[in-house]
Amino acid sequence: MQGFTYVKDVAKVGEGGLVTVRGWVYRKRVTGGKIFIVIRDSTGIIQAVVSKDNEPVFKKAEQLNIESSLIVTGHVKKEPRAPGGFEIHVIDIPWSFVGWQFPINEDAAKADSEYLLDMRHLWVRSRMMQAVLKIRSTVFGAIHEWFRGNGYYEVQAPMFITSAVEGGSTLFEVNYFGEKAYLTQSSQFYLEALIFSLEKVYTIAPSFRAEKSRTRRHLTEFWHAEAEVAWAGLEDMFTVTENLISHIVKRVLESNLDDLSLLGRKTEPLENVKPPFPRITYDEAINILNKKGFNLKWGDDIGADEEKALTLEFTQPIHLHHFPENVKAFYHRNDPSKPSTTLSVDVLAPEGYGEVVGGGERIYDYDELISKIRKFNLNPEDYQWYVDLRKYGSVPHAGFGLGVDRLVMWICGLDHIRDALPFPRDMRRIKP
RNA sequence: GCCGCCGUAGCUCAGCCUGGUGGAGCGGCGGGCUGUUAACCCGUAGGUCCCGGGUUCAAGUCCCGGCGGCGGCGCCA
Repeated sequence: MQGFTYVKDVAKVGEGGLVTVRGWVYRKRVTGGKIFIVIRDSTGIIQAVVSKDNEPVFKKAEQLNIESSLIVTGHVKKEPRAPGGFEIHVIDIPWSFVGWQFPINEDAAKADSEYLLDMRHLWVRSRMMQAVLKIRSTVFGAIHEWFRGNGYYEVQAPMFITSAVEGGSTLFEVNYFGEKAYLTQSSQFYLEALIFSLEKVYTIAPSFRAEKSRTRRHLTEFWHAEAEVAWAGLEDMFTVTENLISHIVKRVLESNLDDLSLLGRKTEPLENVKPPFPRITYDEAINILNKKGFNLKWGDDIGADEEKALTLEFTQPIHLHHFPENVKAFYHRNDPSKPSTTLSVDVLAPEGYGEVVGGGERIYDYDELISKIRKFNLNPEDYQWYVDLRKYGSVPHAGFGLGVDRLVMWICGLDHIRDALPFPRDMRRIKP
């Protein structure tokens, strides 16, 4: 479309310029002889002024309500009283669509209520959601950019699967033409198959988990950025994840300062994010936490409270590695020099946000994998093709999964993961 | 699976403890105002007080049961 100006560009047109802007009514204030309409588009907000002297247009403007759509033509005026310093003196409203009464008002918006989740199809228009969605877009773009810039191939794995990656109890069952199938919990196993073809692969896809989790960090459908690398080990995962995350944060700081500011997000914690990240072993973490008053025994998992306390000790994301065998899934390779631990790593986001990445070395030896599966009381037959990979030219390899929604949540400084994506799915919500 | 909380106008909530004519703000509608900033001022409409039962002269309020919803833990990304 030609001849239209985005709101953010109106100021650039400058005093006296003629512009036509398309958008929606964000605020409307009527003061007798003048109507002030704050117009919102995808780029920002600007005030338009309609004077009563312009009778037919004034009548049209009177009809508009919140979130009505409109096109206005007018002259740009420098005006210190207007938000943003510029406003549009309206000559004409060549098109408008008067909406029904918009069901979201300031009270509801302030309350951060369940109502806003019911109204999510409309609430995505809010400036807060706009800011988050723009940052999210930067994040996804930066992930692709980093992987492609570092020699990875993007691959796609199926969403319909028949065997579990994580625990079987968290699978969503689907009726697949009369056969039992499930929605995937992770693309990891397929990525492991693909490294024998492409060596370095990544994917960004949804993962589904039927966890009955009612927390601010869990979704039943989340966006998972996963990578798998042949000939790689734990050390490589440290550098890959810290470089990837640093790159994403850098891109957001370059592209989304206005959005971060609108969200009230302080940028200092993000500016600290540079490789290398501190590396803490599980054993060290237990010591640090017990000194802080926790009472953890070796072999205990590090829970939400512990994770939070640990991240508050650092200003950077941290690498937490060498978890005990029993707290990590069967496919993690045990450390030959300390077999009770695994060559595993989690990345914990700072400021109490906690785990955003889980990964490490995978078992590449056939017999080792079979015995580990049995040790976890699982049936090797359920993992037939995954085990099969270890028969034909197996190689040491490592990989990880990044919870993109969790990363966005932390970067945006949000209280709840469901605000990190437009249409969240959790245990109790599948609409809108 | 475990712990805690809530249900009153379109929205956000007060009223419940200590039973006695259902309220406020925002939003809607009508009117006023020629520089508003979540505009303001005046007026006005709007209710299955979640449902059922009980106690009582009288229940939004007290008791019992049910339904619906929310927050957190565990698990994980």
